[in-house]
Amino acid sequence: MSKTSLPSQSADFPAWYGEVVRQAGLAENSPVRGAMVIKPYGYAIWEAIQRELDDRIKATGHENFYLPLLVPASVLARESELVEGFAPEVAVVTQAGGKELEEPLAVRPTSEALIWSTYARWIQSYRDLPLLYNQWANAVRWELRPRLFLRTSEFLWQEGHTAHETEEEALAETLTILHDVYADTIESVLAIPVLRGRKSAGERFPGAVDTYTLEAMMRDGKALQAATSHYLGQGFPRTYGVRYTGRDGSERHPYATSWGATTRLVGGVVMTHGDDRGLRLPPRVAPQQVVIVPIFGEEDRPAVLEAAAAVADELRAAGVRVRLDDRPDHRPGFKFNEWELKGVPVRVELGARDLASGVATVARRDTGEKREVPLPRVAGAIDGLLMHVQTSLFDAASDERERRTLRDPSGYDEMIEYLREARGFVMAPWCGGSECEGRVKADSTATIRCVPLNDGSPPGRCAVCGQSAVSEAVWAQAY
RNA sequence: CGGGGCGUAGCUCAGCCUGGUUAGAGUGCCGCGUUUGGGACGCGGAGGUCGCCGGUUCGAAUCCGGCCGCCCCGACCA
Repeated sequence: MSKTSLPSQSADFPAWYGEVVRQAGLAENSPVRGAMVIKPYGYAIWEAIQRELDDRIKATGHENFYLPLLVPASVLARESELVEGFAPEVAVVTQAGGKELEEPLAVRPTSEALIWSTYARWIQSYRDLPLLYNQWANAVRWELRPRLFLRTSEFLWQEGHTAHETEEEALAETLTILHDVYADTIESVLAIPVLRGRKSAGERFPGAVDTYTLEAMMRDGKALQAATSHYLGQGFPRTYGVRYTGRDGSERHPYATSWGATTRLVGGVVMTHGDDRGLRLPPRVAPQQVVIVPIFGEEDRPAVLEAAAAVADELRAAGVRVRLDDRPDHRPGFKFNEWELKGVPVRVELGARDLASGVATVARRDTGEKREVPLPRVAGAIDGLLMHVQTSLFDAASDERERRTLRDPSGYDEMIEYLREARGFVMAPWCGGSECEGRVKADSTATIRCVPLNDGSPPGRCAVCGQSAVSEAVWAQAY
């Protein structure tokens, strides 16, 4: 662990991000440009996210399966929109077994092509529907500007691919995933507030009829697409020849969805909650929820360690993920800083001074607040404190997003200036035209992140062209 | 691909402009000792094809040419 301190978020947010990811031990660069080594601490956060998502995916009726990494280039090429959308980012294997392959194999940038060419064999009857499958996998997209977790050339994710009898059912599936799987995990577990909405035509997934998205605001005012759920219509089933016999005996194509969430979410946790001292992990994803730092000299060492171990056992028995940091080669101050960098939500300090008065000193990472708790009540107090930290991180992030959301800007110039400086989100009426979307992008580099769902507000006039608006839209600089 | 910057110890970097003993610092690492309530200290030690290739020169980390790689900003994107 280096002693070097972090750059401040306000001075250089990208530098802060890179340093905190490295110094906290989440990940580092690998020999392959854009591909990262995920270290145990970072992987533990991903595992927590995986567990939570997987539980919800299964609770909503889905099963896991697995399809291979390599896809024959010709299979991928059959879907023209997919090809146009991904062609430049696809890595291709041309050699294997010591010789040139007859047909190049694409490393999947996403699995729709292989999935639907497989589903063609699995779906024969309306009785085979719905097909509700998900896979945990990796994918490769040769991005031009990789960043740890946010955009790596290889990333880990889950991708769900479902087939349905009717459009209504497929649309309902798309929204169930958006709300009950993604938004619930991201808000209640990762404590990241999200806007739920639809993508504009220009931002849609290649081949999708509609793309639903969750958009989160990072601490630098930029938007992060946290997860997406696509209604694919019948495009992929048609392209890959998926036909079945319907209830009336006629030949039909199923309606499709696909949806994914990636290791990017780890970066989202870092950039939503982190501060100048390092990570601030929500308790529900923290690999360690509590760290106990014993403070001892030569004589009181056995007594202090014994008391610390007792507290650790009690917390562990209560289901708390706790670590007793009894390393003899570091002093307490070093440990405080290190665990703050790593974002452990609660720290318990226990020294001779505390023991003498029968207390432990409990410090929360999110606010820095310290208080003394009588030893018999430590476990109970911490249980409540962890829940409190979880909600207060979410509330703080929500407040921050509200504070940085400019609603109904007074004029186009104000809107553009706000967007150009990445001060946050702009929520304003939009006519729905791609010309207006393009003009804002040209003037500010910001894009429409989403058209919010359940937007009951009267549309008013488009903030760009002044024509009558069809909806509100949220604009921002994006990751 | 356009614009900027950088390749010297595990990491961060100084040295280069103005060529010249054995290439330095901080941090990290190993050993011993003293320490331990906000990043301890002392002593000892290990660790380098100075990105690569070529050129200039008596002599190159340093000057010249080419190549490779990386980082940041934009276009692309989960």
